[in-house]
Amino acid sequence: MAAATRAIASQGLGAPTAVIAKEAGVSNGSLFVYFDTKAALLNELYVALKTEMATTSLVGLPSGGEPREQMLHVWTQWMRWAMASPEKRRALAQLLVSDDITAASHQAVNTAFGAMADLLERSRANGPMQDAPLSFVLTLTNAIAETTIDTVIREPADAETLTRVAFDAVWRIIAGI
Amino acid sequence: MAAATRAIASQGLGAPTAVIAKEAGVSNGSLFVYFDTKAALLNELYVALKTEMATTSLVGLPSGGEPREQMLHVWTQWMRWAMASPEKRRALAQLLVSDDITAASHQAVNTAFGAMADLLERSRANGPMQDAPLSFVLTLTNAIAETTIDTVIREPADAETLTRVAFDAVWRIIAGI
Amino acid sequence: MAAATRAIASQGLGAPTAVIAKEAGVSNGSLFVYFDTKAALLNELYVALKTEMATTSLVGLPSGGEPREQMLHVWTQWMRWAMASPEKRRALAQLLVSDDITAASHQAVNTAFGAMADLLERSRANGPMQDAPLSFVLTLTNAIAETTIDTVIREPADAETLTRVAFDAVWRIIAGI
Amino acid sequence: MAAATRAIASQGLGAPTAVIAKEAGVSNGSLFVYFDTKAALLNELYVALKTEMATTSLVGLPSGGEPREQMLHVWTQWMRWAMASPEKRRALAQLLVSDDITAASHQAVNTAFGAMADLLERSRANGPMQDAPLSFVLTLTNAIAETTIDTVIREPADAETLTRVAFDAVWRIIAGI
DNA sequence: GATGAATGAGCTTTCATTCAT
DNA sequence: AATGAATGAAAGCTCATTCAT
Repeated sequence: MAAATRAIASQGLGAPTAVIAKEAGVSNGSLFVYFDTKAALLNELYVALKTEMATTSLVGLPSGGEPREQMLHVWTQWMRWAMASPEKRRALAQLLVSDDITAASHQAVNTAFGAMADLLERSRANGPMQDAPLSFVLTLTNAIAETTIDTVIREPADAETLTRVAFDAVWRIIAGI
Repeated sequence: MAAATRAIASQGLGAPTAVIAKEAGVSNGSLFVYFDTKAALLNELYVALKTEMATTSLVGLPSGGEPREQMLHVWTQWMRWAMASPEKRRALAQLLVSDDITAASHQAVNTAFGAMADLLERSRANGPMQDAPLSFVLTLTNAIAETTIDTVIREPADAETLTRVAFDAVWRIIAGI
Repeated sequence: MAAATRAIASQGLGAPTAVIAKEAGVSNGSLFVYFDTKAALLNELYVALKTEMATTSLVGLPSGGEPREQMLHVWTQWMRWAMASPEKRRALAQLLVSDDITAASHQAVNTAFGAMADLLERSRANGPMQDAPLSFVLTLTNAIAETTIDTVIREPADAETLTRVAFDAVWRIIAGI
Repeated sequence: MAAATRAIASQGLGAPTAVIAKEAGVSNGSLFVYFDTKAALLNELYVALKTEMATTSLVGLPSGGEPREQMLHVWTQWMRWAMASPEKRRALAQLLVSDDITAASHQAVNTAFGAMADLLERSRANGPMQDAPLSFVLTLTNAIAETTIDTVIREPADAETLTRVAFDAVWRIIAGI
């Protein structure tokens, strides 16, 4: 998994399985003992990274707090995770656009984002997005996060400010204030 | 160009040049009479599609109007173009993440988006994003547009509503109201 | 012919016919109006260059002189031609090893070398090579000339000396003195 | 290596890698497991053949003998090797003029020819070629050998005689007698 | 289970040659 | 006669996957 992350981060989705295997310190053939196909590996990696991202972002969520406070907490940890794991982030960016990622994998990820969806649901109550499909709101939030992360990675100097500005934007979208 | 759009939309960036050529009704070799490499073809297609998108969105811009009114005009046409050209839109989504797209191509596209950047600059004046890098605001707007388009393509029934909701969100982000 | 010489000298036998045509300032297709195939062009060029070389070397041959004197005359002009026409020489070196050169072309060249063969015949009379096939003696002389030319082109400083040393060697081979 | 020799001898340097692989009884792709590129294969073959030729020619060299005796020994074995391995000889003739052969390969070959160069150096002492560059003498000897081999292969009947006549010629060139 | 050599389908690119204009 | 766009066969090389050991 870690080897695949590194290989894909540096070489893209076209990274040969041979490279991934060598990076992992195992033989060429061993890779296929654990993954039936390259696509299977990619799917597993996708789910693992996305899940890790969601889990990390949701850890320590103040259970009784206000939605905004909770959302800020999640957002901050989300950004922190991305900043701390540029390779995972880069690999994820590639995986996001791969044709090999199956609907099942997307579904699995959605599950991991369940808690975040709940939070979004609570956050948008009475807001301007209350009637939109929740999946749309989730995707939108995600897109803004990705964009912010990309920008922040490119110019880490303004990380703090930009992260805050972006959060305000998200909140304005969802809650309308 | 059209053939490449179709081929890439249906088979992804990995679409063989032979398929593109056949789709265009010319021979394998003829393709390389007009494009030195496959990468050159992809770049040209990228610039063409992006430019078409920008141009179409900006056409008939009410020159003297309010920023919000102008922005809405652009947004509407942007969505309409995307809805009307699902294949171009799908091809573009693939090209956006291709490693083959050169900095020069991105630059060429930026030029085509100049008018839109201007509009954004005026729109955000005195708003909450007035101090963020303009490129960030542009990228953000773009990301929201892409997300909206993706959703709308998947569920065309709610197109009208969703398009409007999304625009309001964008405006809230930029202008803060 | 001149264009082909330049193209082959710089790009080798693999020089595309398109390059030769452009070098000649004519269109792609025009080349095939005058030469049925690329091989035909190569053959014609081979014969032309070899013939020019032989003719130039034999020009002004002192008719009544001693064989050695005549041979030296030929040798000197041969070297001079090669030094003065490095591109022709380089093209010729390539053509010499081409599979495309037909037996007919080799025959045609042999004819052009008739006078030189005569001279060699007279030169070797009573010498140690009097019983060897004349064609062998001719080929041998040629090989030594080519080697000398190649060396001289690589280090033009010692041209005079080397040319003389090589001639003495040739004469020693043929006449035995 | 043997397969490449056969393929190149019969089809020239343009012999497809697919043909070489099939000749070797392995698959297309396997060839590239052992040779990074076709050029790498050619280089390796060139060095192998040249080295074999040098080694074979130098084997059993009478250590204490006269230069002429030693030279004759080498010459005889050289010719014998060439006669016995017409395919290797033919492949070598092609490789000699290939642009793909690197300077490193030529260097490697030169090393293998070191003993022969030594022998030539001793042979030409006090002779008419004592002041010429040794490399020129070596190249010249080589050229005469190649020419002789070519002729002998074409007319094997006179092999013995021609080989002897050619050796005398070489010796006359080098030692002057 | 682990290995890594072997595989061969598949891809991009080149170029001699043709032929309608 | 001259043109040059069109052609398509052919070539080198890559890589996911298999399988005997």
